[in-house]
Amino acid sequence: MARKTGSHSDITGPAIHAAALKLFARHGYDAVSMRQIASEVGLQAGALYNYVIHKQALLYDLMRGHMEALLDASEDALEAGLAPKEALEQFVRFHISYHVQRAELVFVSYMELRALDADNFAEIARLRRAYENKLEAILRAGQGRDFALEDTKLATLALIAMLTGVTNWFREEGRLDQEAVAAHYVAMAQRLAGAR
Amino acid sequence: MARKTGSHSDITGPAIHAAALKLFARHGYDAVSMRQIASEVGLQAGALYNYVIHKQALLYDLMRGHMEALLDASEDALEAGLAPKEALEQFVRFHISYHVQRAELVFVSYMELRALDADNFAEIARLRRAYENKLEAILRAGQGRDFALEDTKLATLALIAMLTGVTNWFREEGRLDQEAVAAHYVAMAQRLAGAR
DNA sequence: GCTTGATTTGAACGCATGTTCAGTTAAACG
DNA sequence: CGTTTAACTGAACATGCGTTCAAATCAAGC
Repeated sequence: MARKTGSHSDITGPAIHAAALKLFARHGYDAVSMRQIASEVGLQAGALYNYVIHKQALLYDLMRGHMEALLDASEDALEAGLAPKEALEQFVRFHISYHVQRAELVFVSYMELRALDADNFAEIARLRRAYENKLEAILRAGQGRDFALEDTKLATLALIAMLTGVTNWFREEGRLDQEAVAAHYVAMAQRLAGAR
Repeated sequence: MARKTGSHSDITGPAIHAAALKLFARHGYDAVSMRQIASEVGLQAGALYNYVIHKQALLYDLMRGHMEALLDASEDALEAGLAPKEALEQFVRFHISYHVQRAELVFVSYMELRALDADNFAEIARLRRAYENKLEAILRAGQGRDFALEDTKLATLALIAMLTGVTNWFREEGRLDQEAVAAHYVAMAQRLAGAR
Protein backbone atom coordinates (compact mmCIF):
# COMPACT_ATOMS: atom_id res chain seq x y z
CA MET A 1 0.00 0.00 0.00
CA ALA A 2 1.01 3.58 -0.47
CA ARG A 3 -0.24 6.65 1.23
CA LYS A 4 -2.57 6.48 4.13
CA THR A 5 -4.88 3.54 4.09
CA GLY A 6 -8.52 4.40 3.86
CA SER A 7 -10.30 5.95 0.94
CA HIS A 8 -9.36 9.55 0.21
CA SER A 9 -7.44 12.41 1.66
CA ASP A 10 -9.18 13.66 4.76
CA ILE A 11 -8.09 17.20 4.02
CA THR A 12 -9.25 17.63 0.44
CA GLY A 13 -12.77 16.37 1.06
CA PRO A 14 -13.66 18.92 3.72
CA ALA A 15 -11.79 21.61 1.79
CA ILE A 16 -14.02 20.97 -1.20
CA HIS A 17 -17.17 21.20 0.89
CA ALA A 18 -15.93 24.37 2.54
CA ALA A 19 -15.15 25.96 -0.83
CA ALA A 20 -18.52 24.91 -2.19
CA LEU A 21 -20.29 26.39 0.82
CA LYS A 22 -18.46 29.68 0.49
CA LEU A 23 -19.18 29.97 -3.21
CA PHE A 24 -22.79 28.77 -3.00
CA ALA A 25 -23.47 31.34 -0.29
CA ARG A 26 -21.85 34.10 -2.30
CA HIS A 27 -23.23 33.40 -5.76
CA GLY A 28 -25.91 30.72 -5.49
CA TYR A 29 -25.81 27.05 -6.39
CA ASP A 30 -26.57 27.40 -10.08
CA ALA A 31 -24.18 30.27 -10.58
CA VAL A 32 -21.22 28.30 -9.24
CA SER A 33 -19.42 25.82 -11.49
CA MET A 34 -17.50 22.73 -10.51
CA ARG A 35 -14.45 24.36 -12.10
CA GLN A 36 -14.78 27.36 -9.75
CA ILE A 37 -15.04 25.11 -6.72
CA ALA A 38 -12.02 23.10 -7.85
CA SER A 39 -10.01 26.23 -8.50
CA GLU A 40 -10.83 27.54 -5.01
CA VAL A 41 -9.27 24.36 -3.57
CA GLY A 42 -6.39 24.35 -6.07
CA LEU A 43 -7.55 21.39 -8.11
CA GLN A 44 -8.83 20.57 -11.56
CA ALA A 45 -12.54 19.93 -11.86
CA GLY A 46 -12.09 16.22 -12.49
CA ALA A 47 -10.50 15.65 -9.09
CA LEU A 48 -13.70 16.68 -7.32
CA TYR A 49 -15.31 13.47 -8.46
CA ASN A 50 -13.10 11.46 -6.12
CA TYR A 51 -15.06 13.07 -3.29
CA VAL A 52 -18.51 13.80 -4.65
CA ILE A 53 -20.84 11.82 -6.90
CA HIS A 54 -22.26 14.90 -8.55
CA LYS A 55 -22.82 18.59 -7.95
CA GLN A 56 -26.25 18.11 -6.42
CA ALA A 57 -24.78 15.79 -3.74
CA LEU A 58 -22.40 18.58 -2.77
CA LEU A 59 -25.34 20.83 -1.97
CA TYR A 60 -27.38 18.10 -0.32
CA ASP A 61 -24.45 17.00 1.89
CA LEU A 62 -24.02 20.56 3.11
CA MET A 63 -27.69 20.96 3.92
CA ARG A 64 -28.23 17.59 5.54
CA GLY A 65 -25.05 18.01 7.59
CA HIS A 66 -26.25 21.40 8.74
CA MET A 67 -29.73 20.28 9.70
CA GLU A 68 -28.53 17.18 11.51
CA ALA A 69 -25.90 19.13 13.42
CA LEU A 70 -28.55 21.69 14.30
CA LEU A 71 -30.84 19.01 15.67
CA ASP A 72 -27.98 17.44 17.63
CA ALA A 73 -26.80 20.73 19.04
CA SER A 74 -30.31 21.77 20.06
CA GLU A 75 -30.71 18.39 21.77
CA ASP A 76 -27.63 19.17 23.84
CA ALA A 77 -28.39 22.81 24.43
CA LEU A 78 -32.05 22.73 25.41
CA GLU A 79 -32.22 21.60 28.97
CA ALA A 80 -35.39 19.78 29.87
CA GLY A 81 -37.38 20.64 32.97
CA LEU A 82 -37.14 24.39 32.55
CA ALA A 83 -40.24 26.50 32.99
CA PRO A 84 -41.74 27.42 29.59
CA LYS A 85 -40.76 31.06 29.80
CA GLU A 86 -37.14 30.17 30.53
CA ALA A 87 -37.21 27.40 27.96
CA LEU A 88 -38.25 29.96 25.36
CA GLU A 89 -35.40 32.22 26.41
CA GLN A 90 -32.99 29.33 26.08
CA PHE A 91 -34.31 28.46 22.63
CA VAL A 92 -34.02 32.04 21.40
CA ARG A 93 -30.46 32.35 22.65
CA PHE A 94 -29.47 29.00 21.20
CA HIS A 95 -31.05 29.68 17.83
CA ILE A 96 -29.49 33.09 17.38
CA SER A 97 -26.06 32.01 18.56
CA TYR A 98 -26.00 28.85 16.48
CA HIS A 99 -27.28 30.51 13.32
CA VAL A 100 -25.17 33.64 13.52
CA GLN A 101 -22.04 31.52 13.83
CA ARG A 102 -22.97 29.60 10.68
CA ALA A 103 -24.43 32.34 8.55
CA GLU A 104 -23.27 30.80 5.25
CA LEU A 105 -24.73 27.38 6.01
CA VAL A 106 -28.01 28.90 7.14
CA PHE A 107 -28.18 31.11 4.09
CA VAL A 108 -27.54 28.29 1.65
CA SER A 109 -29.90 25.93 3.45
CA TYR A 110 -32.79 28.39 3.32
CA MET A 111 -31.98 29.69 -0.15
CA GLU A 112 -31.19 26.70 -2.28
CA LEU A 113 -34.03 24.40 -1.26
CA ARG A 114 -35.50 24.57 -4.74
CA ALA A 115 -32.19 23.44 -6.25
CA LEU A 116 -32.70 20.07 -4.55
CA ASP A 117 -34.48 17.27 -6.34
CA ALA A 118 -37.71 15.96 -4.84
CA ASP A 119 -36.30 13.27 -2.53
CA ASN A 120 -33.52 15.39 -1.13
CA PHE A 121 -35.93 18.25 -0.60
CA ALA A 122 -38.34 16.03 1.32
CA GLU A 123 -35.60 14.90 3.68
CA ILE A 124 -34.39 18.43 4.42
CA ALA A 125 -37.97 19.60 4.96
CA ARG A 126 -38.49 16.73 7.41
CA LEU A 127 -35.42 17.75 9.43
CA ARG A 128 -36.54 21.36 9.46
CA ARG A 129 -39.97 20.43 10.76
CA ALA A 130 -38.36 18.35 13.48
CA TYR A 131 -36.43 21.40 14.62
CA GLU A 132 -39.46 23.68 14.51
CA ASN A 133 -41.35 21.14 16.58
CA LYS A 134 -38.94 21.72 19.44
CA LEU A 135 -39.99 25.33 19.63
CA GLU A 136 -43.64 24.49 19.28
CA ALA A 137 -43.35 21.96 22.11
CA ILE A 138 -42.10 24.75 24.37
CA LEU A 139 -44.96 27.03 23.37
CA ARG A 140 -47.51 24.30 23.82
CA ALA A 141 -46.14 23.37 27.23
CA GLY A 142 -46.88 26.87 28.45
CA GLN A 143 -50.05 27.56 26.49
CA GLY A 144 -52.80 29.13 28.57
CA ARG A 145 -50.67 29.34 31.73
CA ASP A 146 -47.23 30.81 31.11
CA PHE A 147 -48.09 32.04 27.64
CA ALA A 148 -51.13 33.73 26.14
CA LEU A 149 -51.21 32.32 22.63
CA GLU A 150 -54.20 31.59 20.44
CA ASP A 151 -52.27 29.53 17.90
CA THR A 152 -48.98 27.86 18.80
CA LYS A 153 -48.31 26.74 15.22
CA LEU A 154 -48.55 30.28 13.90
CA ALA A 155 -46.44 31.61 16.74
CA THR A 156 -43.80 28.99 15.98
CA LEU A 157 -43.59 30.07 12.36
CA ALA A 158 -43.53 33.74 13.31
CA LEU A 159 -40.78 33.23 15.87
CA ILE A 160 -38.59 31.08 13.64
CA ALA A 161 -38.82 33.62 10.82
CA MET A 162 -38.07 36.49 13.16
CA LEU A 163 -35.09 34.71 14.74
CA THR A 164 -33.56 33.39 11.57
CA GLY A 165 -33.86 36.84 10.03
CA VAL A 166 -31.06 37.95 12.31
CA THR A 167 -28.54 36.17 10.11
CA ASN A 168 -29.43 38.47 7.23
CA TRP A 169 -28.14 41.61 8.85
CA PHE A 170 -26.06 40.71 11.91
CA ARG A 171 -22.43 41.81 11.73
CA GLU A 172 -19.89 41.18 14.47
CA GLU A 173 -18.67 44.75 14.20
CA GLY A 174 -22.17 46.24 14.20
CA ARG A 175 -23.91 48.52 16.68
CA LEU A 176 -24.94 45.65 18.96
CA ASP A 177 -22.94 42.55 19.80
CA GLN A 178 -24.48 39.10 19.74
CA GLU A 179 -25.32 39.12 23.43
CA ALA A 180 -27.16 42.43 23.20
CA VAL A 181 -29.09 41.33 20.13
CA ALA A 182 -30.03 38.05 21.80
CA ALA A 183 -31.23 39.84 24.93
CA HIS A 184 -33.51 42.08 22.89
CA TYR A 185 -34.84 39.16 20.91
CA VAL A 186 -35.54 37.20 24.09
CA ALA A 187 -37.62 40.11 25.34
CA MET A 188 -39.47 40.45 22.03
CA ALA A 189 -40.10 36.72 21.79
CA GLN A 190 -41.45 36.52 25.32
CA ARG A 191 -43.75 39.46 24.76
CA LEU A 192 -44.89 37.97 21.43
CA ALA A 193 -45.77 34.77 23.28
CA GLY A 194 -47.61 36.73 25.94
CA ALA A 195 -45.33 35.42 28.68
CA ARG A 196 -46.24 36.44 32.23
CA MET B 1 -46.71 52.85 -41.27
CA ALA B 2 -47.93 49.37 -40.54
CA ARG B 3 -49.25 47.84 -37.36
CA LYS B 4 -49.97 49.89 -34.30
CA THR B 5 -47.84 52.95 -33.96
CA GLY B 6 -45.59 53.00 -30.94
CA SER B 7 -42.65 50.80 -30.26
CA HIS B 8 -43.54 47.20 -29.46
CA SER B 9 -46.53 45.05 -28.81
CA ASP B 10 -48.09 45.89 -25.49
CA ILE B 11 -49.08 42.29 -24.94
CA THR B 12 -45.82 40.46 -25.54
CA GLY B 13 -43.76 42.69 -23.25
CA PRO B 14 -45.79 42.04 -20.11
CA ALA B 15 -46.22 38.38 -21.10
CA ILE B 16 -42.44 38.00 -21.15
CA HIS B 17 -42.06 39.58 -17.73
CA ALA B 18 -44.84 37.41 -16.35
CA ALA B 19 -43.26 34.26 -17.74
CA ALA B 20 -39.86 35.27 -16.40
CA LEU B 21 -41.35 35.92 -12.95
CA LYS B 22 -43.06 32.56 -12.89
CA LEU B 23 -39.95 30.68 -13.95
CA PHE B 24 -37.56 32.66 -11.75
CA ALA B 25 -39.76 31.97 -8.74
CA ARG B 26 -39.99 28.29 -9.55
CA HIS B 27 -36.39 27.51 -10.50
CA GLY B 28 -34.26 30.53 -9.67
CA TYR B 29 -32.73 33.18 -11.90
CA ASP B 30 -29.61 31.27 -12.91
CA ALA B 31 -31.47 28.02 -13.54
CA VAL B 32 -33.81 29.64 -16.08
CA SER B 33 -32.66 30.20 -19.64
CA MET B 34 -33.82 32.82 -22.10
CA ARG B 35 -35.00 29.96 -24.31
CA GLN B 36 -37.27 28.65 -21.54
CA ILE B 37 -38.77 32.09 -21.00
CA ALA B 38 -39.32 32.51 -24.74
CA SER B 39 -40.90 29.09 -25.04
CA GLU B 40 -43.28 29.88 -22.16
CA VAL B 41 -44.53 32.88 -24.16
CA GLY B 42 -44.48 31.00 -27.47
CA LEU B 43 -41.52 32.77 -28.99
CA GLN B 44 -37.96 32.10 -30.04
CA ALA B 45 -35.24 33.36 -27.75
CA GLY B 46 -34.13 36.06 -30.15
CA ALA B 47 -37.50 37.80 -29.99
CA LEU B 48 -37.04 38.57 -26.31
CA TYR B 49 -34.38 41.09 -27.21
CA ASN B 50 -37.02 43.36 -28.74
CA TYR B 51 -38.24 43.89 -25.18
CA VAL B 52 -35.27 43.44 -22.89
CA ILE B 53 -31.65 44.54 -23.14
CA HIS B 54 -30.32 41.48 -21.38
CA LYS B 55 -31.34 38.82 -18.90
CA GLN B 56 -30.19 40.80 -15.89
CA ALA B 57 -32.51 43.66 -16.85
CA LEU B 58 -35.43 41.24 -16.82
CA LEU B 59 -34.74 40.44 -13.18
CA TYR B 60 -34.00 44.01 -12.23
CA ASP B 61 -37.17 45.31 -13.87
CA LEU B 62 -39.25 42.81 -11.92
CA MET B 63 -37.65 43.76 -8.62
CA ARG B 64 -37.66 47.48 -9.10
CA GLY B 65 -41.26 47.39 -10.28
CA HIS B 66 -42.21 45.37 -7.23
CA MET B 67 -40.47 47.61 -4.75
CA GLU B 68 -41.79 50.81 -6.29
CA ALA B 69 -45.32 49.45 -6.41
CA LEU B 70 -44.96 48.37 -2.81
CA LEU B 71 -43.89 51.84 -1.76
CA ASP B 72 -46.72 53.42 -3.73
CA ALA B 73 -49.33 51.05 -2.37
CA SER B 74 -48.15 51.52 1.21
CA GLU B 75 -48.33 55.27 0.68
CA ASP B 76 -51.97 54.89 -0.27
CA ALA B 77 -52.83 52.28 2.32
CA LEU B 78 -51.24 53.70 5.43
CA GLU B 79 -53.48 56.42 6.69
CA ALA B 80 -51.73 59.14 8.61
CA GLY B 81 -53.04 60.39 11.93
CA LEU B 82 -53.79 56.98 13.37
CA ALA B 83 -52.71 56.16 16.90
CA PRO B 84 -49.46 54.11 16.86
CA LYS B 85 -51.15 50.91 17.98
CA GLU B 86 -53.73 51.13 15.20
CA ALA B 87 -51.09 52.25 12.72
CA LEU B 88 -49.15 49.10 13.53
CA GLU B 89 -52.26 47.01 12.99
CA GLN B 90 -52.82 48.69 9.65
CA PHE B 91 -49.22 48.09 8.61
CA VAL B 92 -49.35 44.41 9.55
CA ARG B 93 -52.58 43.89 7.63
CA PHE B 94 -51.31 45.76 4.60
CA HIS B 95 -47.98 43.96 4.55
CA ILE B 96 -49.47 40.48 4.82
CA SER B 97 -52.21 41.12 2.31
CA TYR B 98 -49.94 42.77 -0.25
CA HIS B 99 -47.20 40.16 0.05
CA VAL B 100 -49.44 37.11 0.09
CA GLN B 101 -51.11 38.29 -3.11
CA ARG B 102 -47.72 38.61 -4.80
CA ALA B 103 -45.90 35.61 -3.41
CA GLU B 104 -43.83 35.04 -6.55
CA LEU B 105 -42.64 38.65 -6.77
CA VAL B 106 -41.80 38.70 -3.08
CA PHE B 107 -39.99 35.41 -3.31
CA VAL B 108 -37.89 36.45 -6.28
CA SER B 109 -37.16 39.88 -4.83
CA TYR B 110 -35.87 38.44 -1.56
CA MET B 111 -34.14 35.46 -3.16
CA GLU B 112 -32.31 36.75 -6.17
CA LEU B 113 -30.71 39.84 -4.70
CA ARG B 114 -27.28 38.36 -5.15
CA ALA B 115 -27.94 37.78 -8.84
CA LEU B 116 -28.03 41.57 -9.27
CA ASP B 117 -24.89 43.47 -10.13
CA ALA B 118 -23.67 46.07 -7.67
CA ASP B 119 -25.56 49.12 -8.95
CA ASN B 120 -28.87 47.36 -9.34
CA PHE B 121 -28.48 45.80 -5.91
CA ALA B 122 -27.84 49.16 -4.31
CA GLU B 123 -31.01 50.61 -5.80
CA ILE B 124 -33.19 47.71 -4.64
CA ALA B 125 -31.64 47.85 -1.17
CA ARG B 126 -32.43 51.58 -1.04
CA LEU B 127 -36.09 50.97 -1.87
CA ARG B 128 -36.31 48.20 0.72
CA ARG B 129 -34.89 50.48 3.41
CA ALA B 130 -37.40 53.15 2.48
CA TYR B 131 -40.21 50.67 3.05
CA GLU B 132 -38.81 49.44 6.36
CA ASN B 133 -38.52 53.03 7.48
CA LYS B 134 -42.30 53.34 7.31
CA LEU B 135 -42.66 50.66 9.91
CA GLU B 136 -39.91 52.09 12.05
CA ALA B 137 -41.58 55.50 11.93
CA ILE B 138 -44.71 53.95 13.41
CA LEU B 139 -42.76 52.24 16.16
CA ARG B 140 -40.83 55.39 16.96
CA ALA B 141 -44.00 57.46 17.07
CA GLY B 142 -45.29 55.28 19.89
CA GLN B 143 -42.03 54.54 21.65
CA GLY B 144 -42.24 54.88 25.43
CA ARG B 145 -45.97 55.72 25.40
CA ASP B 146 -48.01 53.37 23.25
CA PHE B 147 -45.20 50.84 22.88
CA ALA B 148 -42.61 49.45 25.28
CA LEU B 149 -39.62 48.97 23.02
CA GLU B 150 -35.95 49.25 23.86
CA ASP B 151 -34.76 49.29 20.26
CA THR B 152 -37.08 50.32 17.42
CA LYS B 153 -34.55 49.37 14.72
CA LEU B 154 -34.30 45.81 15.99
CA ALA B 155 -38.06 45.56 16.40
CA THR B 156 -38.49 46.74 12.81
CA LEU B 157 -36.20 44.03 11.49
CA ALA B 158 -37.84 41.40 13.67
CA LEU B 159 -41.34 42.39 12.56
CA ILE B 160 -40.51 42.58 8.87
CA ALA B 161 -38.89 39.14 8.95
CA MET B 162 -41.81 37.67 10.86
CA LEU B 163 -44.41 39.21 8.54
CA THR B 164 -42.68 38.41 5.28
CA GLY B 165 -42.19 34.83 6.47
CA VAL B 166 -45.92 34.32 5.99
CA THR B 167 -45.42 34.16 2.21
CA ASN B 168 -43.28 31.04 2.67
CA TRP B 169 -46.06 28.86 3.97
CA PHE B 170 -49.41 30.59 3.42
CA ARG B 171 -51.82 28.68 1.16
CA GLU B 172 -55.28 29.93 0.24
CA GLU B 173 -56.71 26.48 0.96
CA GLY B 174 -54.87 26.10 4.28
CA ARG B 175 -56.21 25.79 7.82
CA LEU B 176 -56.55 29.56 8.25
CA ASP B 177 -57.65 32.08 5.67
CA GLN B 178 -55.82 35.33 5.11
CA GLU B 179 -58.02 37.31 7.44
CA ALA B 180 -57.53 34.86 10.32
CA VAL B 181 -53.78 34.78 9.80
CA ALA B 182 -53.63 38.57 9.67
CA ALA B 183 -55.64 38.87 12.88
CA HIS B 184 -53.24 36.57 14.72
CA TYR B 185 -50.23 38.40 13.37
CA VAL B 186 -51.67 41.74 14.42
CA ALA B 187 -52.00 40.41 17.95
CA MET B 188 -48.49 38.97 17.96
CA ALA B 189 -47.00 42.15 16.50
CA GLN B 190 -48.73 44.35 19.04
CA ARG B 191 -47.60 42.17 21.91
CA LEU B 192 -44.06 42.10 20.49
CA ALA B 193 -44.10 45.89 20.46
CA GLY B 194 -45.40 45.98 24.02
CA ALA B 195 -48.54 47.82 22.95
CA ARG B 196 -50.86 48.87 25.76
C1' DG C 1 14.92 2.73 -4.48
C1' DC C 2 11.45 0.25 -6.35
C1' DT C 3 6.68 -0.85 -6.04
C1' DT C 4 2.01 0.27 -5.14
C1' DG C 5 -2.08 2.54 -5.19
C1' DA C 6 -4.27 6.81 -3.80
C1' DT C 7 -4.61 11.22 -5.98
C1' DT C 8 -4.65 14.45 -9.61
C1' DT C 9 -4.28 16.10 -14.35
C1' DG C 10 -5.86 17.48 -18.75
C1' DA C 11 -8.27 16.62 -22.59
C1' DA C 12 -12.43 15.27 -24.39
C1' DC C 13 -17.65 14.43 -24.57
C1' DG C 14 -22.20 16.39 -25.90
C1' DC C 15 -24.96 19.80 -24.84
C1' DA C 16 -26.68 24.42 -23.14
C1' DT C 17 -25.87 29.17 -22.49
C1' DG C 18 -26.73 34.60 -23.64
C1' DT C 19 -26.72 37.39 -27.44
C1' DT C 20 -26.64 39.00 -32.42
C1' DC C 21 -28.55 39.61 -36.87
C1' DA C 22 -29.85 38.91 -41.75
C1' DG C 23 -33.93 37.36 -43.41
C1' DT C 24 -39.01 36.17 -43.24
C1' DT C 25 -43.75 37.06 -41.95
C1' DA C 26 -47.92 39.52 -41.48
C1' DA C 27 -50.92 43.21 -40.23
C1' DA C 28 -52.46 47.98 -41.00
C1' DC C 29 -52.35 52.02 -43.78
C1' DG C 30 -52.65 54.91 -48.16
C1' DC D 1 -53.45 46.00 -53.62
C1' DG D 2 -49.06 47.22 -52.83
C1' DT D 3 -46.12 49.30 -49.42
C1' DT D 4 -44.33 49.80 -45.03
C1' DT D 5 -42.46 48.35 -40.92
C1' DA D 6 -43.14 46.21 -36.38
C1' DA D 7 -42.55 41.57 -34.91
C1' DC D 8 -40.49 37.39 -35.14
C1' DT D 9 -37.60 33.34 -36.82
C1' DG D 10 -33.75 30.48 -37.08
C1' DA D 11 -29.19 29.88 -37.49
C1' DA D 12 -24.85 31.14 -35.90
C1' DC D 13 -21.28 32.90 -32.44
C1' DA D 14 -18.10 31.97 -28.71
C1' DT D 15 -18.08 30.24 -24.36
C1' DG D 16 -19.18 27.52 -20.51
C1' DC D 17 -21.34 23.58 -18.32
C1' DG D 18 -21.20 18.67 -15.64
C1' DT D 19 -19.05 14.59 -16.09
C1' DT D 20 -15.74 10.80 -17.67
C1' DC D 21 -11.41 8.57 -18.03
C1' DA D 22 -6.78 7.18 -19.61
C1' DA D 23 -2.52 8.77 -18.33
C1' DA D 24 0.68 11.11 -15.22
C1' DT D 25 2.16 12.16 -10.54
C1' DC D 26 3.49 11.49 -5.99
C1' DA D 27 4.25 9.82 -1.25
C1' DA D 28 4.52 6.00 1.83
C1' DG D 29 5.88 1.00 2.82
C1' DC D 30 8.95 -2.77 1.95
